[in-house]
Amino acid sequence: MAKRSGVLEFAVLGLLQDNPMHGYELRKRLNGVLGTFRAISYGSLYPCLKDLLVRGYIEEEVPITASDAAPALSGRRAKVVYRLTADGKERLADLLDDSGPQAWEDDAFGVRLAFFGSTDADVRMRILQGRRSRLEERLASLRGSMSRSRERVDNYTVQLQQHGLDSVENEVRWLRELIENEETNGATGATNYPDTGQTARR
Amino acid sequence: MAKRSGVLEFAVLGLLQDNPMHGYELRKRLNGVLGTFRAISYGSLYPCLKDLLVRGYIEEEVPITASDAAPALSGRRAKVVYRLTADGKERLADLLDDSGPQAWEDDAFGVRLAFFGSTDADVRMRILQGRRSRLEERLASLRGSMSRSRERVDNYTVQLQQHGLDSVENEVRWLRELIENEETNGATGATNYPDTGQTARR
DNA sequence: GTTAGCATGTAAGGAGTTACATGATTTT
DNA sequence: AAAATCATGTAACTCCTTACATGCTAAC
Repeated sequence: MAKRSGVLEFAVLGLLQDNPMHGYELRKRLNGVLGTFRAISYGSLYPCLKDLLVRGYIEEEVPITASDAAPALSGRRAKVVYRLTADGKERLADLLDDSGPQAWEDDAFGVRLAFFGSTDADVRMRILQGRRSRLEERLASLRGSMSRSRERVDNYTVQLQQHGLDSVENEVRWLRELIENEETNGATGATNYPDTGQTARR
Repeated sequence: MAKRSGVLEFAVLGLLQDNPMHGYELRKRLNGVLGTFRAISYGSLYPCLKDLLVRGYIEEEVPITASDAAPALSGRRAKVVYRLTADGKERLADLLDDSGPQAWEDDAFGVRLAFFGSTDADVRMRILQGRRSRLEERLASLRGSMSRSRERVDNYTVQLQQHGLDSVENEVRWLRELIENEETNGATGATNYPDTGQTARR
């Protein structure tokens, strides 16, 4: 029973922290968090939940919640609500604190950002800056290979490369704004959550 | 011995059409073709080559090419140059003619574009248009989910969604230019290869 | 009363990666 | 003669998807 992946685990723990859910709903929310077009299938989600269960990070909440009488006596199944355990909260906290290089890779970065609301301000900054320099490198290598291959490639390839370059430049601009924003009203955390005054700081 | 994937097979055939190569060099070129940051590993490349070999699409060219004397007599190995067979050329032609839905999915589209130079004008147009409407749908669903979730989400999530939206809008603009370009000087095919009149517009 | 959507799961397989194992050739 | 880089390959494993199997519950 293997490592069950960083990103999915992270996203599941993060979503379950906000509110307990069953798998079906979790899956829908996951799409929002993992970039809207990376729909996770039940074939990955349920095994992941099982794994988190045996590792003790989540627990099943058997819902005998006031209403919902007549539990069918024998062999009840289905509608399992999952909830973080204390260990799970700790685990998530550890993950949220991690600002290492994996945090700014393509795969992970989006998910990390989605949970910035519960991430410390200094960790946020390190991740944003790491991401920016990652993209800066990419830009350099992209420009390099473009000027190196000039005159040797198909016009369509040039277009493709140019569009790739533009996209990365775009993300860098976006990041710069985010970073600037953090610097300006950084310590307050007042940017998160419209109504309540949720200060990050865990 | 399974299907060995669309995209990689396509890219390999496409590159080998231009000029025969051995695996090592193929791999380097692949990175250029598959988006510069999706480096393929030998662990996928060599099995793919083996598969194409048994399917008869490529053949090994044992290089006893004039120079390179003293073949070490027994058990020579290494430096295998691969080359398309007649079947392989046919296969590639079929793949290049395919303008079906898979051609405008995220994964395949980039590679398709990289080989537009050897793709028929009408197929090119269908793919570009298919891609555009694919993105147009995405845009609609993205806008929908954004207005639906207003006020319920983290400010960082809003930023993320906004950036996602911007990126897709950007790609749509880029596509529109490409399509316009095809319409203008479409039939000629003279658009490929730089030194001739680059109509890029950007 | 039947369709649609909610809900949970498993088995098989696809598409790749990492780490290893090996050796030839070129550069310093 | 050591280091770099060219070159080929395999085994094990990761992470995910598809397709299937199952059944509940609400709406029409």
